[in-house]
Amino acid sequence: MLISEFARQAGISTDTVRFYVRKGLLKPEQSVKGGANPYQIFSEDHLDTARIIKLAQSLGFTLREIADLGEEYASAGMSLDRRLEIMRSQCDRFDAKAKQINAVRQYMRCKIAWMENGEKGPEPRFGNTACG
Amino acid sequence: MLISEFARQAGISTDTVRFYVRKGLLKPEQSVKGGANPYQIFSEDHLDTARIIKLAQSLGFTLREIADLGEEYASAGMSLDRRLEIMRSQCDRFDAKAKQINAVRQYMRCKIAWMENGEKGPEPRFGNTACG
DNA sequence: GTTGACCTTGGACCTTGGTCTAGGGTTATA
DNA sequence: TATAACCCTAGACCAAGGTCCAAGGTCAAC
Repeated sequence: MLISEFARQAGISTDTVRFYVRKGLLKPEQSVKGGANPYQIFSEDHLDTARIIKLAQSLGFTLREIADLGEEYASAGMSLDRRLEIMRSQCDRFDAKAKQINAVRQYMRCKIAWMENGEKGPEPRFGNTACG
Repeated sequence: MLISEFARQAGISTDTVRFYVRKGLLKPEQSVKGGANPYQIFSEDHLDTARIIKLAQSLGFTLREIADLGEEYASAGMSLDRRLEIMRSQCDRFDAKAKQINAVRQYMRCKIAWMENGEKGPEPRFGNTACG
């Protein structure tokens, strides 16, 4: 599909799509159409990538990190083992993120319980992970 | 404590602390010292706030969102019920974030399994949450 | 062959989240 | 009472992540 259709389906602007292409986050095919400035062709795979970019971004990864992470997509010539290694280390980063967020959630649940209980005793602090 | 000590303990620069104060994320007390430009006094509570700001930020919340979320800290005059309500809605936002990240983790684990299995069958897509 | 809807590049501009510098006041210690 | 080591404000500057034209090429349909 062409850029505007892709942008529509991905829920981002064509400007942003071009920005991502410049940054190496998306690597569209080149169409034979368009003469000296060939049109860019996007696929379902690219839509998948766009979804992950949006999510990773909303989780606080920078575009630079996402692009590095997206090496996966530039991995056509890599061995399966190498690609697996990359995927596993990416996975680790998301796991670390999950740990962070769960720490915050635990703290908040803990604080809510303290409030529900009439704010008796010391206010839970984020420092103490063990607040139950 | 004064700003430089606070900044040191919080692991951020004094410039950033002042920036956060301007943005309403931190609300230090005013010292009697300092004449026309009174010194700012920070407490353990503020350190706790700083820790949460850093974490929330690393999870992709904007400072604006964190400040709104931090209404809690400006809640001295609010009823317990109102504060509980705010805390619960904050908690919901973190829960939503946790769901997002778990979706990504599931996708990645799924993809790794597919690769470990020799990339047989269709490549898992992020769209399909059910990929086991 | 012209009209409208696309596409391209290039560069200016905006917001967010800081960082840095200048200029000046305050405090503690000697 | 002078000096170092703080504190304050105000404003310029920076990088990231976009956003918004302008100028021009292409395509499909009439």
